[in-house]
Formats: sequence, C-alpha cells, structure tokens
Amino acid sequence: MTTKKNDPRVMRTRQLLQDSFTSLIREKDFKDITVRDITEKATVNRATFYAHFADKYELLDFTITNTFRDYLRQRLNCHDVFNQESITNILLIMCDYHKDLSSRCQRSYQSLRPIIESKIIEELQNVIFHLLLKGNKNTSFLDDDRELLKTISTLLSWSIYGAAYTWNNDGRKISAEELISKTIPIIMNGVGKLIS
Amino acid sequence: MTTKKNDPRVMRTRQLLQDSFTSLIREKDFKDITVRDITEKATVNRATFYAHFADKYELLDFTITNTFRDYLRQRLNCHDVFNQESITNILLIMCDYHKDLSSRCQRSYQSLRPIIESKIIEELQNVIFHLLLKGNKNTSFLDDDRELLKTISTLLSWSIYGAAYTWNNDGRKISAEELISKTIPIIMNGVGKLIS
DNA sequence: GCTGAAATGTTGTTTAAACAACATTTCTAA
DNA sequence: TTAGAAATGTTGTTTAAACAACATTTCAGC
Repeated sequence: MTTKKNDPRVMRTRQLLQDSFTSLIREKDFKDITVRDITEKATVNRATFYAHFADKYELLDFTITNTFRDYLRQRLNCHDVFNQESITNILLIMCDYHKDLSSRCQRSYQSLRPIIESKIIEELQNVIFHLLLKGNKNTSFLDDDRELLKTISTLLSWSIYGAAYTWNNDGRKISAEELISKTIPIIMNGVGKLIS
Repeated sequence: MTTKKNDPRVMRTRQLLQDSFTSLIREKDFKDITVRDITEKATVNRATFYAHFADKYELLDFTITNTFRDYLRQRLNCHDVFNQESITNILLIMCDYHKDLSSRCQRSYQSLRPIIESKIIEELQNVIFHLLLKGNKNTSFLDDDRELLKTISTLLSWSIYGAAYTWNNDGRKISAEELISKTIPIIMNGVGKLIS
C-alpha cells in the first residue's frame, strides 16, 4: 500500500488517530497507552494503524510535530523577519508551549520530554533558519553564508528551547517577561555582529 | 455495493454527511443546498454520497429521524409507561423541539416542514405505541388489542405534533405550560376510558 | 522459572471510498 | 430562444480501510 498522503481517507485516518492520541495523553501516561486503546477510540482498525505508523512512538512524533507547527504558525506573523522582536516573541511562545504541554500532559510530560525534544527543536530550528533567510534575501548566496545561518539557527533553537524548558521545569519562579529580559540580550549579543 | 451498516467506514461517512448537512442548514435554505456543498464540507466524494442516499431529500429524512430520535431518548425516561405524566412530558418535549428547530433552521424551517413532518410523527407514533404496549404487558394480546393501541398512538401523535407545531408557529402567545394545561385534559379524556 | 493472557506486529482477502469520466437535467444570462 | 455553465446522477476502476487469522513478544501472577 503506497499511501498517497493527500487522499481524503488517509488524511481522515491520520487525523482520527492523532485526535484519539491527544485525548488519551490527557488521561494516561504514555507508557500505559496501547495501540489498541488508540485505535479503539479512533474507531480505526488496528491493522490500519500499522499501515500508517510503525508504532506509537511514530504517532507521537507525528502528533507533536503537527501540533507544534500549528502552534507556531498561529502565533507567528508570517511577515516576520529575524530581529530582536521576533526572537523575543519566539521565546515567549516557547515558554507558553512548555506551560501548556506540562499541564495538558500531566501524566506524561516527564516521560515524553526526551522523545519529543529533538522534534521540537528541529522544527524551531527550521523556523529560525527561514527567518534568517528572509532577512538576507537580496544578498548573494554562497554556500558559506547558508552554513553560517544554519549554525546560528541551531544555536538559537537549542538555547531558546532550553531556556524555556528549564524555566518551566524549575517551577516558573520568575515571570516569562523577566526571563526574556535576562536572556534575550545574551542571545542577541551572540549573533548581533554576525547578521547586521 | 451492499453497504453493511455496521461497518465503521459506513457509519463514519453517514455521520460526516449528516454533520455537514446540519451545519449547512443553519446558513442556507434547504433548496439552495447542493449535493456538492454537502459532500465538500463533509470531505466525502460525491459519488459516495449517492452510494448512501438517493438525493438530498433522503439525507434530510435520515438526519431528521436520527436527531429527533436522539432528542426523544435524551429527554424520555426509559422506564416511562403510558400515563398522564409521560404524555405531558412528550407534549413539552415537542414544544421545545419545534422551538429549537425553528430557531436552528431559520433559513429552512418553513420549506422543511412538509417534508419532515411525516417522519417526526411516525417516530412519535412509535414511541407512544411502545409506551402503551409496556402498560399492557401482562394482558393477553389479541390482534384487536394491538390494533386499538395503534389507533390510539396515531391519534395522539398527530394531535400532539399538531398542537406543538401550531403553538410555535402562531408565535407562542401562551407559555408551554398553559398549552399543556389546556390540551392534555382533552387528550387524556379521549383515551381515558379505553386504556384504564 | 513457568504459564496464560494481553499487546504487538504481520498478512491475505473483502469491501467501501475515492476518483475520473460521462450522459442528463436544470439554470442563467445574453 | 439558445448556448453554456452548473448541478445531478451513473459507472468502472483504483486504492485504502476493515477484518480475521496468525505468529511473536511482553508481562503479571503463581
């Protein structure tokens, strides 16, 4: 079966599985959720599950990537360019995201973290990279330039993710705004000269 | 295609079509709703629509019957027997139903009425018949008895439907409770001696 | 450790949904 | 009135979902 991912049936099935999973993750720890649970709630045959995902980890990846992408899109202005404002916004978004996730997945937040971390950062890295690209549209594009932007977006995505995660995990002892005012100068200092 | 109606795919498709239709009926008059509109909103192929329903009228029937049945089930105690209390309750339910329907289908209420009327009454008739049956469980069942109960439920369903419809359509100049106190005595008088 | 039950994957077959293409009817506006 | 656009039905083919049956792994309780 060479599942065309634009077939309405395929999209529906994936959506049903994703919805079912998001609903289950509110109630149970990830490790206690079985494939059977997921497919039953989704009213999808178990064999169909395996036609789409290797196992529940792959569905987790899919779900996390999707919802996080939506989350970003919703709160990011599509005309945004890389600057202090947009990076500040992203840090704020990441703070909220961790806050939301940890409350929405009470049962699983800790066990999920190591699994989803890389996906989130990857997505974040991508967004930042594209912000950087847009800011440099007119300049000629040597491979070296691209590499530099890649490096910057890697560093930024990890540091922003890490800052927000640590803030949330340590109990949010300061406000998100305080965190931002402490963190952003350092971040922007680091890349300031490179991209001006 | 001999559509087994307990296949999850079949149930899902019908539900999607029904939901799409209920949503469209809020916005548009029934006559302005095309089969294409329905299937597009439901993300179901148009040909699939015709595998389930002959035309939009059949979907209307299906939807009305379904939602009305749910509406009744929700507000009717399953232990109810035929008596003044349960019939009063049914009249009240029918008043609410007409009130709801006329507000929810502003665009179509008048054009829908003649089409759905028979389905609603049929359903109502069924419910009342079963209430009557339960009340007479122990007595021996001659065909003549059944016929009498049939006749009673026909009369009651039409009169109750008619009373509620007229009340709603004339602008609800009295409260539902007033309507009930005026109507129920007459209704119960008519059948009173027959079923005691 | 051993056993049986539950969960996980896998496979072949059947069935319903998607799709494209077509003929027919109904509307609409020039 | 008439041309063409849109909506309605219909059909044959392709594809994905459902299903049942199976082997394999995991795991809890004895």
